[in-house]
Amino acid sequence: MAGSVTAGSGIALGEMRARGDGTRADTVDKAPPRARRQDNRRGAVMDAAAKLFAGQGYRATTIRDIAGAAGMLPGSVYYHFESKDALLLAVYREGVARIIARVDAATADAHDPWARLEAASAGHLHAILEANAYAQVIVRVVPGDAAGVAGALRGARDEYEDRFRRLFGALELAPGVDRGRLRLMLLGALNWTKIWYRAGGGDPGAIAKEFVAVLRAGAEIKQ
Amino acid sequence: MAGSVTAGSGIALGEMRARGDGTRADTVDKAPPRARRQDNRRGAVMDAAAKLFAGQGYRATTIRDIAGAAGMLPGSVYYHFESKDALLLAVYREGVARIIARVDAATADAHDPWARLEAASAGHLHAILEANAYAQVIVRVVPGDAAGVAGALRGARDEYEDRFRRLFGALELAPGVDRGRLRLMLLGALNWTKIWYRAGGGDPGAIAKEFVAVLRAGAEIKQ
DNA sequence: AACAAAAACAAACAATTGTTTGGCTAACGA
DNA sequence: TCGTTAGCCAAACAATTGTTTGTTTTTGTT
Repeated sequence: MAGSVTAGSGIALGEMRARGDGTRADTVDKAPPRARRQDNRRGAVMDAAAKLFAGQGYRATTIRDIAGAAGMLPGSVYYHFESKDALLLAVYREGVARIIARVDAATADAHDPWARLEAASAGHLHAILEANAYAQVIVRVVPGDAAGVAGALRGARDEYEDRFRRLFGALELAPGVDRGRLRLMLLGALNWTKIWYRAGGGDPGAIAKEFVAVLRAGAEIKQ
Repeated sequence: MAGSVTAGSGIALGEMRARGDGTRADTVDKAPPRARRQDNRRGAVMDAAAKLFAGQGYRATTIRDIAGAAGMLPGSVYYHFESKDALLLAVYREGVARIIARVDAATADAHDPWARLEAASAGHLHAILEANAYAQVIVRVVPGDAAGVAGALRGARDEYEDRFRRLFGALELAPGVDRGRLRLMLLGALNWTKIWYRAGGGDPGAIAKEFVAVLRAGAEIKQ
């Protein structure tokens, strides 16, 4: 499930330079856009990059590291991606897509707002701690690390955080409790786990449950 | 107060190579250790490094950046520090020393455990958000960024976190609440503010107060 | 079988990196 | 006033960085 990216997933910034895209409407009767080859290793490059970015950070990871892990030469990476920044953006967006999918799936069969938040938090933690190198990139790489695509990275992250904005919007909170602050408090606590969490040291789901429980007991409206 | 480091403060790893330190006990009657000159700019190097490390991260900051900001040439930095890693360690330790001083001062005149925690949190946030570039390095730089001194960095950070360990030890919590988890939850929420906080967007002290209030309402023992 | 596109190789490029070396200069103790 | 040396400059070093270029191999289509 956490396997390689499917060959055509997502529209990356540095899309296929060989494609040229000179397909004009008036040049009829030309060869139809050739189907992609099956052994396209774009996914392998992204997988390797995701693992390395998540593990050592963006700047500490070199194109040679990535190429080596993907089993190709440094220059070959540039057939698939326009630049290192563009590769990061593609990985980052894939990470956002994956964690969104996971959180959406987790919240699907819960209706109580607090239960939904708990499920989402558990899914979030599981993704960034264990399951998914792509998701880990989101919390490891700070947008400022890649000046060229910083804005795009922030945009992608915001798209994800909107999920939590909506979840918090459904909560019934005691008067005087700031919804936005509460959200940032939880997300901060969750994301910081990557600093101290060590594999095998307690279930991510249990940690998320504990955090949400404290939040709920502290901010829910009493009746 | 947030000014430059005093010339002799702290024992850095890359201490004065020119010093030689060949002062053996049996070589009596030798010249006494010469006093430092007044125009030593070691502090200026650390100040510049702290600002840059805090702003762009460790790996994105070059020795040339630091030297330029300190008004000297790249090679001159190596008169004061053995390596870039050693410079980071010195800055990091200074950051720990400063934030410890601030938190200790903040908690000095409070006796109620929850009030002490609130004061400490406010001091912590103020340090990492506004006051002190050195303190910001602690939350910006992850120990793994500098492989050579990673252990030392973790040690320094642990020394600081002990302060909070002690503060949480004094709290009276509802049964079933994990003290350690609660600490990590608060520190995570506090440290993550550096991601979303923008200067002028609310008082750090108020944010800390809110976080602790939620924590207290959620985890304090009911009586 | 023949052709063209896709995907990779092989080898370099220029720029930047952390670091070293030797020499100059001004401050300080004598 | 004189010698020492702390503090910095000037200039380079070797290694690594992201990236480019031309060529070769592989693959799918006709």
